[in-house]
Amino acid sequence: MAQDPVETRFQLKRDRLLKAAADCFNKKGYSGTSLKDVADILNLTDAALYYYVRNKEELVYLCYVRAADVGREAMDRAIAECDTGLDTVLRYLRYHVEIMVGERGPIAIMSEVPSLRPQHRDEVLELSRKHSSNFEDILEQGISDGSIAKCDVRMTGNAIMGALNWIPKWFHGDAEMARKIVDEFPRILSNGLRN
Amino acid sequence: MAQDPVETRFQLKRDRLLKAAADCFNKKGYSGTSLKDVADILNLTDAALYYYVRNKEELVYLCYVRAADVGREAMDRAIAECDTGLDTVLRYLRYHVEIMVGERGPIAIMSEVPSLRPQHRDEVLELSRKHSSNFEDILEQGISDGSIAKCDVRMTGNAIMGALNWIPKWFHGDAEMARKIVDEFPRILSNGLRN
DNA sequence: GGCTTATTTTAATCTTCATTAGAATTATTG
DNA sequence: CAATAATTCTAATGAAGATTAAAATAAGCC
Repeated sequence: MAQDPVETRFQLKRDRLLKAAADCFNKKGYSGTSLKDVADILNLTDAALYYYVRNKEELVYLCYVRAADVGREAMDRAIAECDTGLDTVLRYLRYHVEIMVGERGPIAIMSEVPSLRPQHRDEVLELSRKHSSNFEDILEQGISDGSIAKCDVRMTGNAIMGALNWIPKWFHGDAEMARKIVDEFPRILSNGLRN
Repeated sequence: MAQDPVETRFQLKRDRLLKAAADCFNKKGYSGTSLKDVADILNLTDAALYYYVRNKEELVYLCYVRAADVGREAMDRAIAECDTGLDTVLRYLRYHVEIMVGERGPIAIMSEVPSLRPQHRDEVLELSRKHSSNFEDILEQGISDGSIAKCDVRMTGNAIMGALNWIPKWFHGDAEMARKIVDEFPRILSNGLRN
């Protein structure tokens, strides 16, 4: 039977590595996870990981780039499919949450950006800044088109992103809970608490 | 002039140590901050910190206990002063945010709970679990008294706590911004985005 | 001023992992 | 099957930084 070309097999394995690492970082904290912990999940020795990444710093960096990709992808899809600002926000949230709690997850919480090497740190920060900025643009658009109530888009963006970014802290792969998150998060943030 | 008793002077200095540590952890990440970094802020050597804490693990632990205290205090005050569930939630949020961005801050983000020693970890997790549970009770109460719309209190609690816990990630001591957070956060979470 | 306690420093030491080099194994391809 | 490339392992090495012990300084007290 035909095998995958070497190139993609490498990519696939590396992606599994990144997911294993993200899972460890989220569950055990950064300082609490050694390369051996990550390697154990993949049934490899710690040394074998160096075939896929240059060093631990790069492993973290790649986890964060992956996290940023996921966010961007969710946002792009939402923008392409929706008209009003509110709809876009809600669908973006839904997509982003779906990815985080689904097959593509877990996504690493960006807790250790400051300890990346300067070049990687700047790159990740730039991705993150751009994402926030895009999100604020959507909020602005919603205010313009009347779908979203007047608000400080900076603060609102920070609040919503915080709620989103915190999910991996308390969600650990329960399908029932995953459904609830996807259902409730957009609703809560759209309607607020008030009756 | 009369000096403070030794006991309290020690407490005060240790509290300054905890704040310095929290600041470092939030800004540089856990793995990115050495004891020397913390000591530098206090104009001490790293070794001197061992006069105040048994080791780095205990330093982190105490930061987290302090964070839990702050949350509990804000909640207790809110409960004592408010009638409806909604009012209690909003005032709690306000108090908690005020403390985080004010003199008592910064408060350490709980990113490294899993790497605490089992006893400390369990204790911190228990505090955190209890706080969440209390918050959910307030939400339930709000639903009962009609001030809060029906919702999944678990998810809603997680969402709001996430937004709150994430604040130290992006707020770094700007007074103008501090005011905005205190003003906007309760409003956003109370009314939602919808116009 | 001397005595005692509190605080901080200096100068090692010790540990934990990340990292590397090179050998061994497994897969792929002609 | 032979040859080459792709993966993984074993066994050191190394470095950062936490920790310790003992000495030095500073503060409070009789």
